[in-house]
Amino acid sequence: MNEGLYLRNPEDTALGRKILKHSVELIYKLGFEAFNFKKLAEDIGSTEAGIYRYFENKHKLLIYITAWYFGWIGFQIGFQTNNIEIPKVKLHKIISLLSSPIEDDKQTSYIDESLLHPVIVAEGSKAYLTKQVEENNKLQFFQPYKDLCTLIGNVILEYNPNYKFPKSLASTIVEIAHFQNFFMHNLSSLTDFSKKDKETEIVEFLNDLVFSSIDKS
Amino acid sequence: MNEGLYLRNPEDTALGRKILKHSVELIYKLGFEAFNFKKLAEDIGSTEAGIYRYFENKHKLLIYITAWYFGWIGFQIGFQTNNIEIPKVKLHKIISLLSSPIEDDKQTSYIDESLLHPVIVAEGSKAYLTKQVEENNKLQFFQPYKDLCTLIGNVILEYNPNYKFPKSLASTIVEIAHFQNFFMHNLSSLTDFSKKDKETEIVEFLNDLVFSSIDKS
DNA sequence: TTTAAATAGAAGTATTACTATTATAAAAAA
DNA sequence: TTTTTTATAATAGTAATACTTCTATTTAAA
Repeated sequence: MNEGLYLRNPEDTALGRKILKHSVELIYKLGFEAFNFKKLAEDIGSTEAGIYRYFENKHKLLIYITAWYFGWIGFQIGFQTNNIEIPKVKLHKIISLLSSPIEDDKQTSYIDESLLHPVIVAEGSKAYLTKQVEENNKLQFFQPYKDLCTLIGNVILEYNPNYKFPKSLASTIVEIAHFQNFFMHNLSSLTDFSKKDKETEIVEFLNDLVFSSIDKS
Repeated sequence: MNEGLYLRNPEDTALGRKILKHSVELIYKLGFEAFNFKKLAEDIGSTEAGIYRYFENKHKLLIYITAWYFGWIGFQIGFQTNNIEIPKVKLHKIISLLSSPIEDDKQTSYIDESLLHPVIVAEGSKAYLTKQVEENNKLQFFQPYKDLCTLIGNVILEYNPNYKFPKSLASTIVEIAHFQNFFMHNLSSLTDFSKKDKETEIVEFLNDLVFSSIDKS
């Protein structure tokens, strides 16, 4: 994790890991706007000042969580496509991992990925939709997101070296996987999917969209 | 405009129109997080309390501005595709209108559309990415966005009645037009476009993406 | 066992979000 | 033209949020 994101590494201490765990839970519960360090401290059984020793402010914490998510998803993709040779199958796997609510990874006891996914879906874009993007980008706060898109872009080029927009298609896959999920749950008239269809429908839509364009070119 | 969005109709009075004009300018300049009613009041030469007579809070104002944008874009699309019969040409026009920075519409003296577009690109999603989406949706605050997507979805079905995901593709077009614009200006490694290419490249990408999938099905 | 580091507890400041009150100016009605 | 209504500006104030500082206490490392 990028050191500029925190004041003291939260993964190093029990309190730090509690901050990560409970912030995901509390953002999930309250939404990012209503979430604050006072409520987080109460939830943890610690103090506001204690949390400020780890994170400068709640926005840095959101960027941290987002970066953590993309790092973790990147790892999952690397792991689960490790022995896959065929780019088409790889892309299918990637789309599926980005679209589906994720089961809790027992390896990371301090973050519940099944809550992290909806949190990223609803709040993730707020990490970079700010006036400080450029500055934060220079500090490489969005590196895990960018690395993931580079990886996806490379798989796209493996599949079809002539496709003209690999980077844009990569970021489109990530954003649309998340946005269609949000729409499905909250603004259903903006999608063709119902909640009970679950995320398999989003996967179908994205596969259709992606392979139509990269098959053609 | 939906009456639930304001306390007093801002289009009716000089102060109200000033609020709209200056809020777009100030959100453009400061970003939505740093924007507040105190700064807006100073900018206008009025008072905080004066603005609260029009809008309950800054989030309602953001929803108002977003709804205004989608209403206006919907009108522009209706107007500019009015005499176009061929769905393909219509879709091209829609994609182009959503992707490109818009020239100031002289008809609406109180809002500068050339500033409104970047404001919506950077802040628009925050209007619905909240815990109150469902509630706000019930009050039909997002109707203009939904109407626009319905319109686009219908053009897609006109073009190809067999295409399976018209609604999702419609919202994808809108979101991606905006997000690729944001990435191009702020996180350029997530796109294949450079700032100097301008938005014609986004149009090319979206046309390729959209027509590949709806041609195929 | 000593020392250093981390935490809880408490208090305090600056800013933000929002409300209430009153005086005045402008517009509409009489 | 005068009266009445309505909108606005000016001022003040409250509650919550964001963030800081200090100290006593606990925990962990040397």
